[in-house]
Amino acid sequence: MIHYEHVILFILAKANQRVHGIFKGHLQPFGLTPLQGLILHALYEEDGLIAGEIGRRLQLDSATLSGVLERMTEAGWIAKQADSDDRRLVHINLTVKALSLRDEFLKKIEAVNNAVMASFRIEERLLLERMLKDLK
Amino acid sequence: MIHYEHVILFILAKANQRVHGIFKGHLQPFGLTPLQGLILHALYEEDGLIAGEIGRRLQLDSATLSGVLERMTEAGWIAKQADSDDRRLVHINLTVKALSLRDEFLKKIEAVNNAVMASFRIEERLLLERMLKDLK
DNA sequence: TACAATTATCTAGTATACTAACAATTTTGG
DNA sequence: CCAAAATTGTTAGTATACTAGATAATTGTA
Repeated sequence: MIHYEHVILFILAKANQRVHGIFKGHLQPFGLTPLQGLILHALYEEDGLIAGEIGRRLQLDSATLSGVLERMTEAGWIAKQADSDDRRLVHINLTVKALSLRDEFLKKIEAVNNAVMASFRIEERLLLERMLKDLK
Repeated sequence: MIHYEHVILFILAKANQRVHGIFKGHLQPFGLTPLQGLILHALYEEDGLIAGEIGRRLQLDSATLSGVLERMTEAGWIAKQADSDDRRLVHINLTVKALSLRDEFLKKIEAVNNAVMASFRIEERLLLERMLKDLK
């Protein structure tokens, strides 16, 4: 019979736990949680996204997103603005605070990512990425 | 600058989300959550473990473990028993219900694991396991 | 136009996971 | 021997993540 240490559920959950914890530690000085960091990252790539579009790109449940966006608004990273044509839509805009920390944030993310992936060469990193996407 | 799609935090979290969801679906008929399944799995390998030892083996926080063990007790999978020598210790014993479902459970876990890993050969599975353990 | 179907977002409730603080017990060191 | 330290486990509070369902706005159709 298979041992729990070799069940992908376990292996993956623990790897995720570790990596999440590492990013958590490095994002704490910004006052950001890892998920908030990812949302910020997506908005740095394209400001003013609709809430639902952020959810699609980051594969986030709408229920999860609501709470995170609310906390990021309170923390002064983003501001919500209703769309003038379709008032169901909520645009998420970066604040001046967020824009001023853009370079520092992106540099930090890249550094942490490199640290976590330090033991792998470029080809191995791509292989890992491909394998993780093939899990389903 | 790095894109969020290539940040290991994102890739790993989404792979974990998918695999967690798959196991969740297949364990639902048992009335088990994925984490409860892992704890049960560990107890099938060694019954009567101390709560703290389960936490060490599964790398679980004691706070997380307390709640899960309480729910598993309520659901009739386990029973707690204080150690007679050291009353701080709590032994976790499997119930008759748990023992009677052992084979069915383990067979299901192995099948789901194989399904999730279906696109990989044995060497690739070992490689993925090694890479995930090297993330730190 | 009226009304049903669709879409976008949010709320409520449950389950991990963490930090911090606490209670109970046992061990240790003077 | 006994006070301080260490260990085990629990509780409280916060942040994802899911399901289910509610709400509000828009679109499609008869």
